[in-house]
Amino acid sequence: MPMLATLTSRRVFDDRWVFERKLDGVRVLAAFDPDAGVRLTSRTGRALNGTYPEVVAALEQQSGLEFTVDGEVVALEHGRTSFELLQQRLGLSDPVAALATGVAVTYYLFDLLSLDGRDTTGLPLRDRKALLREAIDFHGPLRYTAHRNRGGQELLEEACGKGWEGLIAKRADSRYAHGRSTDWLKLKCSSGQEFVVGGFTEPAGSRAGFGALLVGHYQDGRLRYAGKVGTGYDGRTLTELRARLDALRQDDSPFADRIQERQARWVRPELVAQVGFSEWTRAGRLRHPRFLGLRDDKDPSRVVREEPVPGGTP
DNA sequence: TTCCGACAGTGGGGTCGCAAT
DNA sequence: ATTGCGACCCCACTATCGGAA
Repeated sequence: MPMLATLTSRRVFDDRWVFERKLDGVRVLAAFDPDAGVRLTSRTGRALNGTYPEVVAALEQQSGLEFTVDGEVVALEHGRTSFELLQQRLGLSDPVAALATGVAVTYYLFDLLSLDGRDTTGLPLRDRKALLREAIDFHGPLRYTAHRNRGGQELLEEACGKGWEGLIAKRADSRYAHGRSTDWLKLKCSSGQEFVVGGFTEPAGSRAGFGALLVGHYQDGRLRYAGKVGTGYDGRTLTELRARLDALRQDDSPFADRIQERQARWVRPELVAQVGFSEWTRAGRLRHPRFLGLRDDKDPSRVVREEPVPGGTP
């Protein structure tokens, strides 16, 4: 289990923290043993050698010393990490099929867990990074993850302006801990806008009120579907909003797009919700959507897709 | 007493693989 | 051939509970 960062809204840091680019890919631990060779594993412990054969090959060409490293496998597109592009390789376990996708991957290394048979997880982060930089010959798909020693609000704004996903702040003197830790903090760039509520889904299990809102925006006079928003509500909001939705029920979908959703309930498109999300997908859906509140001050017919400033806001 | 961390439970987009239709 | 579903990846968020502060 790798060390995991905790999401935070904190933006003020002193010089005991270092900052790395937040990479939008998949977490991969890599172990090399002169006898057993390279072993790539996912966050949940699954074997990934067949998925990223070029990474295995590059790690096999190292000095011959035992090592365990931690990093993120990403697919780069115009200098930005693209999770959607990487997804074409995620489920593949056959190395031939993986390479045949044509999706090139890069393995950004940012930590060292062992070297030459010695456990390095008890060393401070700066020391581990220094050892990592010397131990690995960074070539081909292998890259060292740069970090900066100062940061906070300004650095995050800079990162978001470049279209990055955000930053990871790490305690410079912390040791490597397996699992979730507050010594590593996730600072995300995010965006949000208003959407028209055109329907909802029924709740499941112990859920009250409804499952998710079906939301959209207008384009050329038609209501285009943008996806479901199923989190961000407290119990009271779920029940109160359900009552308002029931009062707006209608038989037909208000959306211009066909929606693959059995059991969808439709409403007159009169409610406007503020929704936070990380980005638009290629299919025009919201990634990582969450409900932020209703906007009673907004005319639903004026809700359109906003093409925001590059990178959004921190 | 209050706060924090960990966990369970609900919800999202997207892809692959396989079974059912 | 198409559809549905679960398993993985990436996640956000709320509610709850027990222990730390």
